[in-house]
Amino acid sequence: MTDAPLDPTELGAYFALVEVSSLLQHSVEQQLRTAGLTSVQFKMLMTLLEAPGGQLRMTDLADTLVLSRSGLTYQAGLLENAGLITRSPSPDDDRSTTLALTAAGRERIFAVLPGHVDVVRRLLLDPLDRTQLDALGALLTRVRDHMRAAPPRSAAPRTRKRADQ
Amino acid sequence: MTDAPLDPTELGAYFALVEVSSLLQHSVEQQLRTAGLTSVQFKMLMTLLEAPGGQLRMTDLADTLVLSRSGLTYQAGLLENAGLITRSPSPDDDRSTTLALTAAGRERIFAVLPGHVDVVRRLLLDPLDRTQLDALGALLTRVRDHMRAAPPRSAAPRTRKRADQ
DNA sequence: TATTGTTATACTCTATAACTATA
DNA sequence: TATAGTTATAGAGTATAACAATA
Repeated sequence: MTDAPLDPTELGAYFALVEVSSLLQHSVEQQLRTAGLTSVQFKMLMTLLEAPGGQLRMTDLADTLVLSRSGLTYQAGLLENAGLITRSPSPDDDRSTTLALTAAGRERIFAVLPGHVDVVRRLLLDPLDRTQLDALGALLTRVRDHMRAAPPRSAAPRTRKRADQ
Repeated sequence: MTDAPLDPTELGAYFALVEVSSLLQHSVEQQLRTAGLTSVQFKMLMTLLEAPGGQLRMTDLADTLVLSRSGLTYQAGLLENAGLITRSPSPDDDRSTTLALTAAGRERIFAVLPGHVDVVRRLLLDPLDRTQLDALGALLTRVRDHMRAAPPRSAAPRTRKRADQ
């Protein structure tokens, strides 16, 4: 509702965020390619690794990764063909598909992780001391929680029922 | 060189950064589309707007946006066809192409900016008070400067002269 | 010989809409 | 009727390599 333009402090924080994340993303992408993974695929594997039981439903993963369902289906197909994950019907809800890491998937992650961590450390972590790192983490976590408070992507209606677009 | 895995603090900051930037990117992209711009195109226009004289060389813009030269050529072509920028040979170096904002380009930016600012404010700025915003900006600027200290993308050799790799 | 930019090409990825099946 | 996922489709975007021109 506020219509005022951003002041220099706001602009600075915003632009720095955009620049930092795109530089980091680019370097990370380059490193992951040596292991035959894109960053989206890496995120999928990592998210599964962290999930309880190493399993996750399609929709939940799509929301976490900010990806469309069909986009996730495509990527899941690639990872399944590569033998890194499995897709199986969920036990409790027959509409759902549950993704699970395979042993090969786990191995792949652990194979990439050192190089990945190296890039993240070199670009993002090295220039900050412990206190600054704590602060950055706290601030970004606060922002993320705020962003996540909005309804996720999958909650959007898929069939239009209103005339007002 | 450090081979240790990331500790929870490091992981937290890293993951929060990735998540925040992809959520923000997604919302921004959606808003910009209402004005017929992608985020890359918006960044190009904004960078030109901020540049001294509203002009910039291709290579400099490619480095700033972390984009390949050919990718930038493609996007510059789109913006030129849309009448938002002009491309002309640089006065001092005949190899270079200088991009410049047109009046229509400036108008387009100012037309999108309020909605854009609104998204940024709502997602990124609102959950932070002044002190926190200052801190976030300072931290990210520090990281960015560190990242930018490395040689830019365009400095990479384009013809391989060594047998190694 | 190095640098700037363009082009040709091929490919990856993503989203929209339609469709099926289950709750 | 709403939700979960897949598929078909089509388009947009990116990079690599080869090329032309200038420094």
